[in-house]
Amino acid sequence: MKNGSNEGASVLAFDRAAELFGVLATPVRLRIIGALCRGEKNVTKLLDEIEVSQPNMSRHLNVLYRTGVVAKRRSGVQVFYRIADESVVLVCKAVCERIEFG
Amino acid sequence: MKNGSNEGASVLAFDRAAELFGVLATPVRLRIIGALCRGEKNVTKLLDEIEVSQPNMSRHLNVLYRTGVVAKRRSGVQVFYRIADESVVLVCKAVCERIEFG
DNA sequence: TTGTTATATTTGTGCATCCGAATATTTGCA
DNA sequence: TGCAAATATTCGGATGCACAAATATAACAA
Repeated sequence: MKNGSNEGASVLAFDRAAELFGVLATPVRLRIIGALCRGEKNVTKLLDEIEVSQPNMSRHLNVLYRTGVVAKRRSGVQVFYRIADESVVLVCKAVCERIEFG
Repeated sequence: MKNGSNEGASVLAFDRAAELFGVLATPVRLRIIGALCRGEKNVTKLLDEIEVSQPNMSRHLNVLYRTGVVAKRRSGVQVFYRIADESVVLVCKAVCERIEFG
């Protein structure tokens, strides 16, 4: 092949898209995104809603933060997370609904 | 937690969505999907467009086939693959475009 | 049957990732 | 300063995935 039929999406776009899909390829992270759709929450609250250990929650939140899916805000001892990229939420909703009614 | 705030998406939906996202988390598979958007193609044609070894191509195609993303049809010695789930294509396009203009 | 082209499968390996357990850091308060 | 709660990080092991290389299967033609 070697180029020629590269309409629309660049090579880099595929890499970055795959990276984002990889971030979404974990049930726990999808649950976190789902929980944050209903408003900003601190870690303890998320731990209360989602069954996962505290270190794991912290790790998953960090992955979502580094990839720009969520944002965070410190308030005293607590750290509040919120959705930072609504388009990712739309993609998640689309896929989850597709599966619900598939 | 233990249930209580499970609006909208069931636990299984998250698992299945994560599984689908995992299938899409590989640049090569995204390229295959992109190539098949422009019409049904046999393996040799795909190998001509996408830089990947033949055994790997076969393996990726099998993953896409098992998860229902693509369908296949045998014609003599050749096997033609095509998109079987358009909604997956929409998700890929949405994400790739989001990245292009992000 | 033999050969040839097209496609699939197996095997082994390196690498990334997910997790549990333990520990560290940060912040506020007494 | 010393303590407690909230959150983050490190470490080790286990599992899975993507790849290359080699081999196997399928379909057809001569």
